[in-house]
Amino acid sequence: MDRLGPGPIRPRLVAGVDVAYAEGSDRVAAGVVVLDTATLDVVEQATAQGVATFPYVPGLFAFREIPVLVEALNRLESVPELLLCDGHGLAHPRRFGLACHLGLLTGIPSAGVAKTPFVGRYDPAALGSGRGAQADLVDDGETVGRALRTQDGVKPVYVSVGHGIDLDTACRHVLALAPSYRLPETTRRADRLSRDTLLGRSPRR
DNA sequence: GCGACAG
DNA sequence: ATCTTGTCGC
Repeated sequence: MDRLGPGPIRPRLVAGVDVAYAEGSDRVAAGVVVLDTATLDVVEQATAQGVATFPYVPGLFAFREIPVLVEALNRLESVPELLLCDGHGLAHPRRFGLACHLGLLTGIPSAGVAKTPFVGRYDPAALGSGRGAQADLVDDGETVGRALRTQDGVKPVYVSVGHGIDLDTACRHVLALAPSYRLPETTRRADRLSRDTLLGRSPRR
């Protein structure tokens, strides 16, 4: 009997999470934005600020972002059906990147959407140039994620499973959430929210 | 040993 | 991640 399904097929609420860093100080700010997948409208937002307690070390990235991100996530009133993180999930040296941590910690299905590859390679020739083109990311013989082109002629994003969702389903949602730009709206919104919060600006829309 | 290395 | 000038294209 399948105890592990494909994950959320038609999620209504998807959340994007991101963290912004100050240059001179060690201040950090997290932003979580919940979108309605039907309209891509913002349903809810939550933020948290703090101090970076862990340095940026490739491979240990999650330990740097998790504290402030979890704080922001705990302030959420709604319960998103999917969490999209800025970074990798399974596509990690130890097969456990940020998206895996956040999914397990919150119990919410999650996936990672990274702007640059970390581990794993794909055949550029196997990736079409149009929106929707995909090519598996393979590392040490295993498929750890997928390069996904979200816009015609634009660099692909790198999607990998976090928790409670399969790769195909994750890619479908990422593509649907990126109708106009390379990055999904969840990521773009969370990025702006975290930055505005860090800089003390009034959140833009 | 050397280079590479999510954000 | 953040900084940062000009440049290309719709």
